[in-house]
Amino acid sequence: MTATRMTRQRREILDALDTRDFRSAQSWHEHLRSEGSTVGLATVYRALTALADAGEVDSVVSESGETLYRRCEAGEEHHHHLRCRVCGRAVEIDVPSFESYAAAIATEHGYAEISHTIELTGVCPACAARDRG
Amino acid sequence: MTATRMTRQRREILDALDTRDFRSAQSWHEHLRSEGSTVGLATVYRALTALADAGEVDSVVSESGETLYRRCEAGEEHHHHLRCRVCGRAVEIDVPSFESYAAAIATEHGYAEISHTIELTGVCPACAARDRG
DNA sequence: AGCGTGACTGATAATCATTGTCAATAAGGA
DNA sequence: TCCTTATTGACAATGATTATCAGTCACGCT
Repeated sequence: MTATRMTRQRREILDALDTRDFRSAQSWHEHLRSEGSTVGLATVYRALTALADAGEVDSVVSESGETLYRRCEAGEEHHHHLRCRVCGRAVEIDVPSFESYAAAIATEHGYAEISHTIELTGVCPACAARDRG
Repeated sequence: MTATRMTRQRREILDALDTRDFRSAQSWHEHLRSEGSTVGLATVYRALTALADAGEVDSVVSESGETLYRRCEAGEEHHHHLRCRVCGRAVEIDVPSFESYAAAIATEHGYAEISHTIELTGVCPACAARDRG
């Protein structure tokens, strides 16, 4: 009968996540601190992994092995991103017919419990301009 | 004028890599040791990252953030995998028309220097059978 | 074949992200 | 308000990867 409690920290984290950028747990933590919050790093990690498990945030593993988080659109079941390698800004993209394609390939090879990852990364217009600046 | 030198260690690593499985650097190191090699862990890491940079091995980042390596087919430019989450066994798959699709999406959003990742993971027939056994 | 130089190696320390620990705190139902 | 216990936060611990650095050896040159 133990529900999850809505604490000040969780509220803060949920609020902070209300953006369009992918950031690491550490980065979200810094961000929260800079806004005056006093949340601990471990708490941020715990909250983010819990939210990711619950499907409330998207998480991707970057090329360097860090896990990046971002709040995702409510109700969306499964989707993919075009993410900026520099600032983390991401847009959701549509990959038509990939689900069925993946399922077909999987059965063809006898693999079960299939899941897939599609990530496009690049440099967004703003960061490209900053580079040249 | 400093070319890369072909040392005993590198030969051993190249030889060991001649399989179809994705394994972490640590796992390859263990494997080499169990075969009687005396290579150091750091050397395995260095060789694998160098080979990955040179495009001679495939590398993917697993869900847990580990980097996994596997020798890739000579001459293949870019490809994707259906990989077993349990044993690492992988088959190369073909994702028709994805390259051009990725490029289109990228320009549509103004992103530059696009790269993409597509990974299918599942449980291979052998591991599924072992689970049930 | 013998030399010399600098790339390579391996043991180990250092780093970085993430998770575990545990006493103190505070949600939220009674 | 009171009690139970989920949650927190400071810090230690872990696990993967990278940096250090003195010793080694590949290999072009003579």
